[in-house]
Amino acid sequence: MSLYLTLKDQLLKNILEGSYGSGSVLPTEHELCEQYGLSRVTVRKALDELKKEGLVSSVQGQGTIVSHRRGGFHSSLDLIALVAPVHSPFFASFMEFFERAAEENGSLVLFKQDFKGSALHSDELYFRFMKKNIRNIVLWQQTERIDFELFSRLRAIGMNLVLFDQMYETDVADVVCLDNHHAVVSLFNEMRSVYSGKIIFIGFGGMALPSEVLREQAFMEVSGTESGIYTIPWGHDIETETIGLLERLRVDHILPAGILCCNGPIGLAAARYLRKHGMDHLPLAAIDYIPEMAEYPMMAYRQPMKELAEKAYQRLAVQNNHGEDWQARSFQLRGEVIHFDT
Amino acid sequence: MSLYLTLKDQLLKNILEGSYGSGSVLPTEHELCEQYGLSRVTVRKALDELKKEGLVSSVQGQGTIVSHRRGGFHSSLDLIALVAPVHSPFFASFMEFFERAAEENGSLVLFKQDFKGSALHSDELYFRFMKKNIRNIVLWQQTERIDFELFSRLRAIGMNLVLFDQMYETDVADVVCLDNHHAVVSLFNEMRSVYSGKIIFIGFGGMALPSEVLREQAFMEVSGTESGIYTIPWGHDIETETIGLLERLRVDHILPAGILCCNGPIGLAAARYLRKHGMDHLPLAAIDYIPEMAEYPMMAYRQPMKELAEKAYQRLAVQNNHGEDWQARSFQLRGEVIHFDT
DNA sequence: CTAGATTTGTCCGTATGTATC
DNA sequence: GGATACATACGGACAAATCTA
Repeated sequence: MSLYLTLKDQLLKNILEGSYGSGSVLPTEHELCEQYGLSRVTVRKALDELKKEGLVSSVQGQGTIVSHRRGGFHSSLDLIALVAPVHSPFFASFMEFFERAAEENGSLVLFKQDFKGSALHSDELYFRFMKKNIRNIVLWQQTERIDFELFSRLRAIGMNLVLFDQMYETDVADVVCLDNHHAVVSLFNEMRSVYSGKIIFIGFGGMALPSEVLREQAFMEVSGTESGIYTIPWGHDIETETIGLLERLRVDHILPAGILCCNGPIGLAAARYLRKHGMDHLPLAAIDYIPEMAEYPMMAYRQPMKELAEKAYQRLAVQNNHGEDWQARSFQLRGEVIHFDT
Repeated sequence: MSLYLTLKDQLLKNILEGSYGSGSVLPTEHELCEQYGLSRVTVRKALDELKKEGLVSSVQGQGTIVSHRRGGFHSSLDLIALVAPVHSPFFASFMEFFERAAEENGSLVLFKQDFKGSALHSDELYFRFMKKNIRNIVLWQQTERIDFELFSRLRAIGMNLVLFDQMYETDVADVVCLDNHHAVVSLFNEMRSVYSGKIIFIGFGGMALPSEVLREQAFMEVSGTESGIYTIPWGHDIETETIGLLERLRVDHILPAGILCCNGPIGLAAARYLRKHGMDHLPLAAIDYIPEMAEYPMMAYRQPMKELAEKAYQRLAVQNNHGEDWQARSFQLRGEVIHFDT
């Protein structure tokens, strides 16, 4: 590879890592010459490339600074990268709707597998996206920690971002997610209307999932107590952990109780457990709809996957088309309660 | 978009569709001017771009022709597109190993969802890949029909291709797949060594899957008869269809028999059926390993997913590095028989 | 072999819109 | 606001290579 391309890559890397500090002023051309042992022509050629791609801009007598866009980047929606844990059971549905929306508008969707949020903590992935001029990203991340500093830098140099299933609002990206509060409250009230006993919540421990936090909060709010929240560890086998938890609850006489599960697999595991132990009559509800649930007397909160996917695509289009006028927004979409009465 | 870029896209589209006939000679610059109502400068600029990217070449006094490489294309392995049915149960394992191999060598892997092979029949997808300069493709396709003409054109203009799980040999792509013959013969012989009765094969009807054809052939060969092959329709619910088939076989007194299943889900469905009807003692085997199989007395043929994935990546690297010297090869890798004795 | 037609390669000048100085 | 540079686009002219009659 030519010297100026190597330097260009290096500068891009530095920009993404935030090495150029708060003012975002690059070293002068002269300094770069000395640092990398290159002639001024080569340095200028590298900077020219970055300017062409809109990553930096330079003012005579002042220096070269990293771009600091706040709005959307007017590029093409040809290609969208969807960063997600591909094997999450609900990815299939989201993916299908998202891809359909994208293809109807002539966009190609490529997926980047993200094992448990690891992709989010590395600049490396975004460095590669920028190198390949992939500037439209939808992120479905399953960790609570997000490097907003990095996202801010990405936005500044011209990357369009949409976060899916994310609890924080931010001004660097649109956020599209389920109305978790509505989901929990709806299910709780439906259960309460047919059952006057204790209702407990089963979620994931360690607050690994952003939506989990919101669901727990909503449950505390609607139930008026913190005592009914139980968790299984995140990342382990859900079936095993749920059964283990329910067994302990039964021994401790916390069961019988109504059970509100924070997601589908937990709900299904609970349904099987209840049937096996003759506790079918207890009200059971879960966020997320899984076809197999129809075999059990339970409730599910179906996420509006189609609407979520279409909204995510639409916001990416807005960022592309409205450029500087774009302003980050957050969207909570509501699903619906489904009753399975067998 | 500028006129010359529009023309460039149009020409690329025509090239991929094979519109320029056998000789692959593009219209003259003058003809293109008339056809599209553009000046010669604009036409030449579009052609220049295509030349730069290696898609066409022109000789003074002769004309412009579409490139006709036969070897690999020396590009960068930065980005690899893996076209596959993402939700195939075995994709997860292949994907994981492939991505690991790729990341160890600094390549980024992006997935393109391919619903039942539809992506293969459209030039559109490859057109987009070329537009984005994505020139390394691994294809895991689940249909028997492949447009080798298209692949040949893709190879000619500089796309590197590896086919996974494919039965045909071709000189335009490397092929990496399971040694299907070895799989069927190994399982058959293991069953025969403990069971002297009739052994039947359950596969998919309609020959939808390339590997399916090979597995049926191998079974006919090793069993010495065509009569023991039964099929369920491809694309329907495997569990339901398998149970339906076995029920018919039981009524027709074809069961009891040893059962060799062409894939894992069929094997699991059969295992459940046999247990339910007290036929646990019948020998049962399946190609593909699924953890849940451990709960039943059966055999599985574990595909060498790691080796398959690494080989696929390695061949892509060969196509990149060896350029014109590369020659297409086909690789059949062997797995191993696993016994579950409960 | 030559002459002429064809086709690409390389100039020239002109004009416009945009971004930068 | 004027000057400059650059990318895009058009028209024309001629040179150089190639093919064909």
